[in-house]
Amino acid sequence: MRKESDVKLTKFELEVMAALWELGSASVREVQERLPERRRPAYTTVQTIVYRLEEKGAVRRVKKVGNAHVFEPVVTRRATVRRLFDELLGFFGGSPRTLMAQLVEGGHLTLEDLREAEEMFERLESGRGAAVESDAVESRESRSKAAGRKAVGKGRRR
Amino acid sequence: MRKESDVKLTKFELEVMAALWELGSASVREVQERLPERRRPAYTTVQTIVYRLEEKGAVRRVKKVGNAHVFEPVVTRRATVRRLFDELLGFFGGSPRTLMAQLVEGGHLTLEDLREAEEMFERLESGRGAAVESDAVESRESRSKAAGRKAVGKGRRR
DNA sequence: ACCACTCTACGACAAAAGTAGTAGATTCAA
DNA sequence: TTGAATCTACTACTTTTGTCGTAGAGTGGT
Repeated sequence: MRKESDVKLTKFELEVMAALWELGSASVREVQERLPERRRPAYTTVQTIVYRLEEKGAVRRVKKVGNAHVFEPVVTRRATVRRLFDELLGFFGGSPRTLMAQLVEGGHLTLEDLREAEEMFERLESGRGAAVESDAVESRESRSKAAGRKAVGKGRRR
Repeated sequence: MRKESDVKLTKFELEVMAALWELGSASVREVQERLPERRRPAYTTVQTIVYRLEEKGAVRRVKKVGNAHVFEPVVTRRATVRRLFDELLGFFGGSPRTLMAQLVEGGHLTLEDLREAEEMFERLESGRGAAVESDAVESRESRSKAAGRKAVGKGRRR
């Protein structure tokens, strides 16, 4: 079977996933509405993307609310960032340091960010898995109830 | 005119740029040969990509060696990493910290990497522009001589 | 001057990604 | 039980990317 990390996502698919990660689980409509108003594609466009994500195994249907399917992410945000980051590293001889250097120089990271990261690091070193948001926790939590709280598609829009 | 940071590059275009950044400037042939042997596309495929990069304003022809054009990157690696990183950040509410957290947890970054980055940071803070490889320096340097040193396309290959 | 090569300049086409319309099934409030 | 609103399941089309072949010009050794 296909490993989770094998899933390749395009820009737009990533945006849809982002919405799903935030929502925990949602209907196509909810996803569409969570997309930035600026360039908000048609309902069916979002639907198509969600379907494609389903084929790729990145999301799955969990239930129905009304006549609408509710989807939930299968691949975690974490795993996705990982692969994106790895790709980024590809252009730097695979060295995280070189990349870090560029980021620091570019002003993307502040000293604060670094110290923060360091602290987190130490926390990890000692109390293995304390305040750490693991993949498991992430999905289990979001999956709980969070779906069904808001209407799936009532009230005339636009 | 189009700002350098507006240039959107695809995966493959990025690979070609990577080769060009390493080489400083090069002919299509040189770029092709710098590409990983595994999946090394045909000469004309690389040529097409280089042409497209030229249209996008990411590279430009600087001279000819024999009957071959020599190209050099216009957009810097730095600027490119910047935009890629920004995109990555997009999926994290724009917070570098959250991303850092994920990276640390994911084991992508070691404590060493962080300290290293911190040091570099301090170096930057003080001696403004000392050992700092700025965009300007980067391109000027690579542009120097580096082209012409190696044959552009002699000797039967394959 | 000739020729074996290499490059360029295009043109093509398939696959992937983005975008959306439509017909018909569902739902649910009145 | 009905009908407006909403969804789903397709189908389809446009762009963008990835890939390459070919015709003909340019180059350099002999």
